[in-house]
Amino acid sequence: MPDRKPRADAVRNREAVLAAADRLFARSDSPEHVSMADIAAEAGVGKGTLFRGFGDRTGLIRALHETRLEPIRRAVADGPRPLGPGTPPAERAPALLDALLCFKLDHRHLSLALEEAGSGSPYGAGHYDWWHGTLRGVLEDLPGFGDGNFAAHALLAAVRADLVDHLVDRHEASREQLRAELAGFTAKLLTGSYQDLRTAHAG
Amino acid sequence: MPDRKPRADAVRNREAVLAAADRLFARSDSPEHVSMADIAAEAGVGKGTLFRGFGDRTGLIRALHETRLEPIRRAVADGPRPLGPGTPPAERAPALLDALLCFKLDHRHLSLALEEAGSGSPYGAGHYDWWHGTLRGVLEDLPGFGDGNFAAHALLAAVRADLVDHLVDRHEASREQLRAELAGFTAKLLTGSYQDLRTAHAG
DNA sequence: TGCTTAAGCGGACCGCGGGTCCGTATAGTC
DNA sequence: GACTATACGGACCCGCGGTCCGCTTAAGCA
Repeated sequence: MPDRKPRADAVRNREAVLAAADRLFARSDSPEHVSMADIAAEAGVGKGTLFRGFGDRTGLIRALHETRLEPIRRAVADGPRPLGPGTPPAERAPALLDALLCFKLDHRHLSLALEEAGSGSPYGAGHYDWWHGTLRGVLEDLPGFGDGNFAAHALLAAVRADLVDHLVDRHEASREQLRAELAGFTAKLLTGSYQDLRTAHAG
Repeated sequence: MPDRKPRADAVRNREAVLAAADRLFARSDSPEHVSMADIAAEAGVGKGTLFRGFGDRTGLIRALHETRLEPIRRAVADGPRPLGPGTPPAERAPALLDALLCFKLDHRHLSLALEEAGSGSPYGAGHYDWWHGTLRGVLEDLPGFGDGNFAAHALLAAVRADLVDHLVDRHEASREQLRAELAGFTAKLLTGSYQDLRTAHAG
């Protein structure tokens, strides 16, 4: 056990910083207008505290994202239907995408911040590989679907934060419309190659 | 005619700057490592010239992108099969996506630069609306496909520069593999809802 | 409760990059 | 050759991410 337990004020400050960042991102029109100095000021701490606690801007955003995403991650990893592992794949794939879309809708600015933080792209932000691996596995459990690698990438791309943000901001779609359209798109894709097999498989 | 013709040296410098930027982006590992000062130096002009001629960094990248994309745009607007308007939609939609993918493969760093320049996202970069409108129209010409708005967004998201870059850089896919996978994905999507109608329509 | 000490704090400071400004140079015109 | 609008270019400014180090304080001990 190389890590000793941290001091109480450090823990308090860490929470304060995460809360402050969440508030500022939610309030701002664009995450790039939220500077590290802003977050420090909002949290009532010095800039040094931010960088000591999180390494750099990306680290802070990742940490914040992680805490918010955790519930969904657990629900997918060992939760009940329709997200959990016991769900038949034809039902689980759309459910995963819907959950992810809802998350991005509920945390638009945070997701936006995360995707533009990871050195210019969301790939390699850690959670991406997890989502991709999970979705890919589910797709490939669909009999007759074949290789799900690219399809998983493409489906995840369809719910990227900036696209979602664009559609919502331009009033091209409301929350429910978006969910319906994503579901429709997914269905169109999945009913292509294994349609007959699916009805026998899904409950 | 409010615009008077520009001075000869201005035209020369404009070309020099575009050429220099193209070279530097192609050479660099990441477009964000190419500074405006770098481009000015490579072109043999002062920084002021860059900003006078293109407004800001985004303007420069957009201008460069525009010139490179022009041939494809023309081919789609009034070229021969399979990109041109005379093509049946079931053939044209995959062709459009393939052309766009190839463009992003051939101009990876430029496309990457463009997508991260447009205030954090490719939406509103001008060309996006054109691609989306075109693709959407083609999809909706497919009998029985229904609303193509979201599907067009999703398909375009599947060929976003950073995703393409990610897949190529990680050696997850070669150029031809990627093209094949995109074609497969598109086919899977299109053969979902209008399969029987298509065979009667396509040549 | 007072002492010790190391973990933690915070804001002055740095380097870099986008964008501006203005004195200077020159293409175009008569 | 003279005159002017146009363009040039690099010194300069500013804001931001990230660092550094002298000061503060929580935690353990007697």
